[in-house]
Amino acid sequence: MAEIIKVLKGTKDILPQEVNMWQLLEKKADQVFSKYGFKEIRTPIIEYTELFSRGVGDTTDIVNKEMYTFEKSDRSITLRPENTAGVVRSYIENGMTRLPAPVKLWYHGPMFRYERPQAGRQRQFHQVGVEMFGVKQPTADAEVILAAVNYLKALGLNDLDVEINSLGCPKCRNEFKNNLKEVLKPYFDELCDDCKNRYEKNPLRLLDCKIESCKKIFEKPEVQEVINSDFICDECAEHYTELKLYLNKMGVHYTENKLLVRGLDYYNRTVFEIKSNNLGSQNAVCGGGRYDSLVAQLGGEDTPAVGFAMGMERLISLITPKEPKRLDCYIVSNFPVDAFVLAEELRHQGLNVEFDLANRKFTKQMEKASKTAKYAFILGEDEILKHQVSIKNLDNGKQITADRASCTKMLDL
RNA sequence: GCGGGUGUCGCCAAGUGGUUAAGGCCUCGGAUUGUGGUUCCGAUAUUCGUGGGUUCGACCCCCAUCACCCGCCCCA
Repeated sequence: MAEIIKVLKGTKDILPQEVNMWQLLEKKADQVFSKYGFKEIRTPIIEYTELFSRGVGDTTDIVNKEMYTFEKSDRSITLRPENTAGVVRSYIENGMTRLPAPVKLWYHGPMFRYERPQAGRQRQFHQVGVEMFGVKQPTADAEVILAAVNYLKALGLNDLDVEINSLGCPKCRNEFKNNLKEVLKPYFDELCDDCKNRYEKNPLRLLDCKIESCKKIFEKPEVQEVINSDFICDECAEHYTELKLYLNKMGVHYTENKLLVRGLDYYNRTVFEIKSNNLGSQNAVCGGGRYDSLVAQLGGEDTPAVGFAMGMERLISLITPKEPKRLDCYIVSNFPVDAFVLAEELRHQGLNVEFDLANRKFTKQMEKASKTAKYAFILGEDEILKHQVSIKNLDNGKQITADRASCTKMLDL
């Protein structure tokens, strides 16, 4: 036998028995996001590499070491590692800046990151998300968060933790970064290697280090003072306060997490995450925030925006699986031509129908029917002559004989 | 990139140095040649991820290699 070819590391087949879960996620997304006026958009899976290095930020790990990039006709092309940059590109390119604000878009689809796979993390994974353009007021942030929460509720996920924080604007955030670096400077040598790295690259990330020795340093009074200082400027603070007001009013339960920092460069002001404690260490199902400078950064008119993305695999692992659909009827007959004709008749009437293509024994066909269908349609010599069909309810064993023309009316489907 | 774990049939597994590698599920066939889902009988791994080595003898011990899983980093 020839050698078996296997799926790539970090990729997975979505098999027939789980496809209905994916369809559910997509259907609910359409239902819920439509209520908020979001329209679905589908952008290409490949984009120019520059879109991500400029959009997501080339200091991020995602762009730095996790992209699937290849050259074609002298252009560098990348499999999208996330979809905000792509949606923003499309927004600009298709002149959506001229559409009346807000422009609300949602999407779902595969993303690609070259990482070591583990629980809740694959190299090809799927995200569903929304992006809203053109509103700087915190109502937009609140509506986006509400859409996320209600989507999760629609999936039966009620008990997830919503965490929010404000990163401020670039100006006040930089001030905070500098203060933080300043106060930690004396302890630099005591930090773990990861933290030393973060100290330079992204000081905000320092704060959620899990190493005890680092935690101890962060607990020192002078460090705590900086962490807890309301570094954000008046405008940012007002935005944040208003957001919380809306969330309270809408009954969204959230916790404020000063240590919540998102990894992508483009976020400012509002950031949020929704977490579950049933997911192992990759516990975030949803991450998002405001990115007011991204549209301009990618060459569009200065446009405020806010959005989120959810990991669909992570969602699915939290949802209780649905029973697969049963066939409406299975035709049991030793007359394949007549069985085939009847099957087509019934299919045209909207039923899901199968019959035995291999013409096996009657009892085998019956067995197959009972395992896969609600009704067995029995088509023997008598029935064919009288233009009838015997219908057996496989749950209760009751059987009737009916005219072919009206037989489906006898069903209670 | 770093750390830990696991690989025996399509799936779940027992076996941890001694002739033919348990068992269960699924699949297929038969009992039952026009009435199932229950039951009963039968079939399906010359081979234990792969390649070497040790041994009279290896699924079992050693080395290497590959694959997958879990954790760190990072993220959804």
